[in-house]
Amino acid sequence: MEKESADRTMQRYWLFKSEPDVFSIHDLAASKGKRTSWEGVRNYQARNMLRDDIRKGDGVLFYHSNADPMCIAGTAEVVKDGYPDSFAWQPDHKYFDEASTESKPVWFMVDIKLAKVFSEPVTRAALGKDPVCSQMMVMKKGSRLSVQPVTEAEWLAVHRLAADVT
DNA sequence: GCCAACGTTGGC
DNA sequence: GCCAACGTTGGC
Repeated sequence: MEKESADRTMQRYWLFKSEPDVFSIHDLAASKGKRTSWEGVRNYQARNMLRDDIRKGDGVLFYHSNADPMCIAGTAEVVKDGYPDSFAWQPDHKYFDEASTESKPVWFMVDIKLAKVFSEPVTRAALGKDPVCSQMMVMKKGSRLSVQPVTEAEWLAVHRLAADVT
């Protein structure tokens, strides 16, 4: 199928944003099987990544936005490729969207599983001081995408920072 | 709480 | 198809 073909990008790392007041990495850790579906993304650019690019086995940086402090709190692994976001079909759900149907889904989600909770989160301030991490998409002013690509260099640099503070 | 950046909506 | 108005995001 197309999912295994050469048109799959080489992208293997991502950053997912979540407001910890809504769903934090600790909520993920407390979830059944430490897994969750990543529903509710309602932006077409992010949707395209969820549907087309993000694949089982990919790494995810779990970012806490609108938090004190803002940080990368840990990592997760994608455990299920993109599939239709069924929350969009539930009329009483906040993620309901009448434009999306089971036969013609508009929105997609993936499943992730907790990989690691950093013993010390990598704060936004720390990211800003690192020459590699300071260039991440999440650091750009006005970067509102809730799902973002991360380079391997950025992935490694974040892990180096996480190790530095232990 | 403020406000800049951004995406979406809707009148024309 | 343009673009102003509006709502949301999210850092500060």
